[in-house]
Amino acid sequence: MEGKNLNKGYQAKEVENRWYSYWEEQGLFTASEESDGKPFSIVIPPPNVTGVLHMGHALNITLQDILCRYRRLCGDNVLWLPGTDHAGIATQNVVERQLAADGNDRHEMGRKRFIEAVWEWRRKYGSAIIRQLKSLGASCDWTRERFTMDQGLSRAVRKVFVDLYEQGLIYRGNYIINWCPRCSTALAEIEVEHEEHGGYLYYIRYPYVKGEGGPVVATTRPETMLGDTALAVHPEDNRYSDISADRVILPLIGREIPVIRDEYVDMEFGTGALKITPAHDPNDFIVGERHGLDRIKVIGDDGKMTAEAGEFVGMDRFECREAVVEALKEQELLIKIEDYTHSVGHCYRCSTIVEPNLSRQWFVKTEPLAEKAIDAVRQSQTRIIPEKWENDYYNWMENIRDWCISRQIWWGHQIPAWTCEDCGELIVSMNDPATCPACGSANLARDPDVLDTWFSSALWPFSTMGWPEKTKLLEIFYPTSVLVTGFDILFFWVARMMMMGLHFMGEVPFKDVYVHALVRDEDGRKMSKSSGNVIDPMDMIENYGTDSLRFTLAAFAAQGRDIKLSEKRIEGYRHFINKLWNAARFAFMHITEPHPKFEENSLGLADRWILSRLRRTADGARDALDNYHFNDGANILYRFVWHEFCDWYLEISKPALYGKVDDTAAKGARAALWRVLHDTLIFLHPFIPFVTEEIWHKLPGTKGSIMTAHIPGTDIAYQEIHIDPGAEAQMDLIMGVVTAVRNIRGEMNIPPSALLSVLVQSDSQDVRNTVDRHGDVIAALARLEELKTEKAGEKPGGTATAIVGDATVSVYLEGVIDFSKEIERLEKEIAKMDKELAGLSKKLGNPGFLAKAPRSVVEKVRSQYNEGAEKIEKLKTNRDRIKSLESVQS
RNA sequence: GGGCGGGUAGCUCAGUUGGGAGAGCGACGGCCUUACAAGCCGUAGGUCACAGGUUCGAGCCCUGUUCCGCCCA
Repeated sequence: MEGKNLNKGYQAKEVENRWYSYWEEQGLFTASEESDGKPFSIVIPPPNVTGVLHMGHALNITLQDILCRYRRLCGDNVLWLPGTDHAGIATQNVVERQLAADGNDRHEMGRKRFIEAVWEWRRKYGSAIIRQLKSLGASCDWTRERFTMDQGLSRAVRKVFVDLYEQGLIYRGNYIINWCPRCSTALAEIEVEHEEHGGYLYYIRYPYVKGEGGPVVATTRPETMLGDTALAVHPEDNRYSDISADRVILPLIGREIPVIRDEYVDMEFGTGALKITPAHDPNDFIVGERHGLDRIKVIGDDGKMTAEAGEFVGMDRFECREAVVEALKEQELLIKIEDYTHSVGHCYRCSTIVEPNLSRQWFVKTEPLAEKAIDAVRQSQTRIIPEKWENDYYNWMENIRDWCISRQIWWGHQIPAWTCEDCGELIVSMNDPATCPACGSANLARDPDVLDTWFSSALWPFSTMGWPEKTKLLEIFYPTSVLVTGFDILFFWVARMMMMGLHFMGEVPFKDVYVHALVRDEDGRKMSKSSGNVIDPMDMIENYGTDSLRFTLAAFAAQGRDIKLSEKRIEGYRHFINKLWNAARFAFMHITEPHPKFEENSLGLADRWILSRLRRTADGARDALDNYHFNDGANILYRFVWHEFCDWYLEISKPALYGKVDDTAAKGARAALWRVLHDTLIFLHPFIPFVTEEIWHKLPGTKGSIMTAHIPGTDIAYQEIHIDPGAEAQMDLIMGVVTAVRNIRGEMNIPPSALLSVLVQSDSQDVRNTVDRHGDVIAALARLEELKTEKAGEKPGGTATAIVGDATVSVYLEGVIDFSKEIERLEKEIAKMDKELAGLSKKLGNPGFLAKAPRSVVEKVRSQYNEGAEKIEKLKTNRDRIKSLESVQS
């Protein structure tokens, strides 16, 4: 008996170390290009190559792994395609910092050597996160691992760029973009995080060129005034309708600028007059374009003031703000300063305040792409789950702005564009051009910029499968079945994959998008290094085991709600793993032959009951997993294993298993035990792969990995297991009697060691038969020395009583009964029933209810009332009897 | 300012077309009963945020109020 070798407590670490490499060696994660199984595919949201695994990844990976393992057990041909992205800005920052520590600077090294250094860094550290994914148990197809900077993917990126350019969907131009002075690169709109800042609103007077005074404008960023090229008021603002002069003098600079009238101006805000800085504000840029205004750039890409800023040249932008305010004060042009809270943009990579800046960049014209992406969701070619995210998706897509894709860094896909230094021709090409097609010059300069990392990530679902080649992989697995991701990258990534997938593949990239929650700390705060509240998944794996962590995450992964995680919860679910382990340990003491055959007539009541419950659990678990209700699936299984299988079934079947009944009973119990454990392991495997694999290998009659098993419901054996309402009803009675006795024992302070005598009275022959036939079970569980049944009639004295269905359960407490305690107990029960009955009787006394409610509901309430009334009658009779006994005794 | 989500037991949360308020953890009481003390048995605890409305009937649908969180501008 192998079971004897199982440790008393489950040792997660020791077990987990063994199985992952076994699975990999057996090739169980590898998708097949020949299989006729139903394809099921997921592409992993590629973690940042500089990243370390955090709880968000752990959740994301766990959910994907649950789906993939579940689908494999269903017989599907599963491809879970893993990889990492090159994280342009983040990686460059990391490597630059490291070089700086050694006293090196990328500008001194030059581009080529720097890129080599990044590759070197990736070789050294880039696989850290992959190792962590593996320790989570992720069943990815590592033979197909991809990296966004790989040759194949780079080719896809280049082709997409060239195609979009030729189709007029990529253009280059001078616009206001968000500039991060620290990363010294442009950012897309979405890469800017807005935060409320306490600042000031400065009121500045712009004197008229002719005459006294001048309009006052309010601004939060006085330093940008140096680049003002107009002052704007609303055309209908009569405060300014009588302005005779149409020109004002820009203070500090002395430039004459026009007063323009534009409906963009908000009359309610400040003084109703607005300074216009086309080179440093996106809205001003548009106004400026409308009025043909100059664009004067006063803040440089390094965050310092340019020569256009006059005396302020070379100053840092924030220093300059102070200096401008001082200078205005001196000239008495600063009217007042008010406290003002406004939102300020920060770089999502380094948190530096971004600068809206005029700059020449490459853009994707998103509108035509977005239209198709919107339609695809509207027509349910892609479902977003939970559905509420669809609104956010539409909202973002409908208000999408052109996507700035060029970045002024070195690490990434360099833009395949060249400018002829002789004739100025712009060349965009799949192959590096040698000469200018316009003038034949060989004097070509390649655009130094690289593409936004998200540009390559947007192609991930098809570039990873070999596009632009027509591969078998694409044919089988595209569109992917589902994308599992957090909502934080819904726009960054999901929306863009939708656009690119539809445009280049003509098909959506995924049929479902499952958007999961954010993992927060136990107080609901975002986990962050700075607040010191991160729970490191690797620590949790070390301390509690991977299965515990996974099960915890799954059990809390309710749709649409964030997960508040604490170490205590993980510790709690470790108990479940241990419980399962010990149940298996027990089972192995009794299961000695492989796959005991079912013989319907050898099955006892408890066997039929647990199989019936198994069937319900199986149906529930399948339904939950089919619909991304991970928490339901986990909880259904948890409850079944612990509270039905362990708490009741194992206890009930002990006499049979220990051979205290007869051979038939033992045989039936062994068959049921084997089947329940076998099926439960399969259902639990997607959630807790390690412990289930370990137990599986010890379970007689199994071959190979549990990963190759078939989930019950897809094979014939499942038909053996059916819902048995009769068995469930009988077990309800038996469990009711046991619970009633235990309750009395507890409330009356009778030690568990004391054996009791019980009388069950009922007018129902069925009830008496059931109790008689399973008296040994009841006696064992309730610790009885005697159990009798009889027709309802005179109640014996000196007993404590409880009502179970239509039966009265009397526990003999001759001599030891505490009358007042028993009366108190019954009164409590009566009060509880009274409350319940009151509600029911109110319903039945309502003519509207009787007339309008469905008949089935009325019938249900009526029978509930009758049962309740009967029960309360019995309780009262018993109470009165005890009362009279009490008075006799005293 | 616009949009979305949430407020259910001490804590964390389920509650899927409106029909007798649930779980886990914690608390309390009792148990070393031969798989498991990482365990077993039992008990207590809720005006379902507040105010209206629809309905025979509302935790669930509608309106308003309030508090918290998120996204967008």
